[in-house]
Amino acid sequence: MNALQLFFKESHQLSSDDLTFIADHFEKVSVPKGTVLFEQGEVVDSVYFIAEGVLHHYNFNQEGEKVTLELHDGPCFCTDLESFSEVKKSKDACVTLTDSTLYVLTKDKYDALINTNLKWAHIAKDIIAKTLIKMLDQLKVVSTKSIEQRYLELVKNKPLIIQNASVRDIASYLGTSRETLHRIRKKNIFA
Amino acid sequence: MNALQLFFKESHQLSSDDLTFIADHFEKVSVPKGTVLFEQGEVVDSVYFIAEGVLHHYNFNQEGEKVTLELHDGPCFCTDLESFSEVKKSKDACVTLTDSTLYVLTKDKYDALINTNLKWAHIAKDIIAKTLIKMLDQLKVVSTKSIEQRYLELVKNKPLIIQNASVRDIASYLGTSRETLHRIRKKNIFA
DNA sequence: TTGTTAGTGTGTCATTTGACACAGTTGTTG
DNA sequence: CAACAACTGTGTCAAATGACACACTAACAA
Repeated sequence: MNALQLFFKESHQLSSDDLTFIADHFEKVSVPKGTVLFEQGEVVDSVYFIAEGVLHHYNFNQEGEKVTLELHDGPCFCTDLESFSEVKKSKDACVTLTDSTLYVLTKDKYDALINTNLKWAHIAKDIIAKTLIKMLDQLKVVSTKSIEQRYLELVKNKPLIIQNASVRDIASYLGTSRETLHRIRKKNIFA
Repeated sequence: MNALQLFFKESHQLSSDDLTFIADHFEKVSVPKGTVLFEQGEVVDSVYFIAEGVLHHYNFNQEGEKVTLELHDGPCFCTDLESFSEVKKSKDACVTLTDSTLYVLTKDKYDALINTNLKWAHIAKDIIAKTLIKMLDQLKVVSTKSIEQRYLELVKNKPLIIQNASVRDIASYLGTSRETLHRIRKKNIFA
């Protein structure tokens, strides 16, 4: 069983036929560090399941500075939902920071899947709902915890992100400057 | 046609039979200022459509301070998705700050609705997806704009929130102290 | 009326932060 | 190798912020 099937099996009760059915819809690809999944101005026509790898999801603010929106660490799903589901040009870009293993689901196949029957429509809904719950929790974390607390949790829970993303990008992800993050790192160097 | 039906009609193509079908599932209630929709420790068993009214969605951090998660201004949906969809105790509370008109959908009726056919399952999915897109955008705004910019946009776009929420709660919503928000208000008093 | 509570306006002050500047390091390219 | 670009470490300094303190107001209960 591959990482994609394992993910589905753990979150939903699915038969082995169901798991085969899923595997038939996704295409497995291995890509090197630096691969662009999507870019600003493109319509994102796929959902990516990251089996393994660290990805940088970012855009540019009014001043033209790169702003990190998300640092993904598989296994998890990744796309620009607004671009994908409403067929709009994306405002963001997403690039691999490590060699990665991905499972790609195109919009055609996604539509076919969720129109097959109620079960798949509900699974899609549940995955989106779980993502929303995670984002709401993230918003809670951002508004209640300090930059330092969040950095230390990242070190603990997502070491691959710390190892593969630059200080600048991590600082941007945490909503601070690279100098301030440097001060935090220096202070916690023995921890 | 009521506010609920108008909301559904604008976001999805629905027949008048569909709109009647929806109205049969929701119950309209008018509640005074100070009404508790749900509280910490309760399982939230309904989705609320806010036709009119301002609501305060908050919880308490480790230090026991009230933290504002959201200030709702109808028309929009409101619930604790994690508590509602996974039947867990809520960590948050939600209270009306004005007299409000709500349409209530209980979990039983919600389940009946989304199991009726693919159409309703897709509509539920689309509403959740739109909420997710809105929250992702909110996270972008939080990480790219200053407190002052966000306050001024709130004044412009959501005057009812400014009029009905306390300075303390708005400051908490923006992620700052009431003193800092006061400085911003003083500076922009003529704008 | 008085007392009480919650919220707001405002000043002071220590701390934190961001902006800037610059040196050192690493990696890449010709 | 040399040149260059990108990133990181680090110091200085001005500005923004939070913490604290206290007066003032409004709402409400006794």
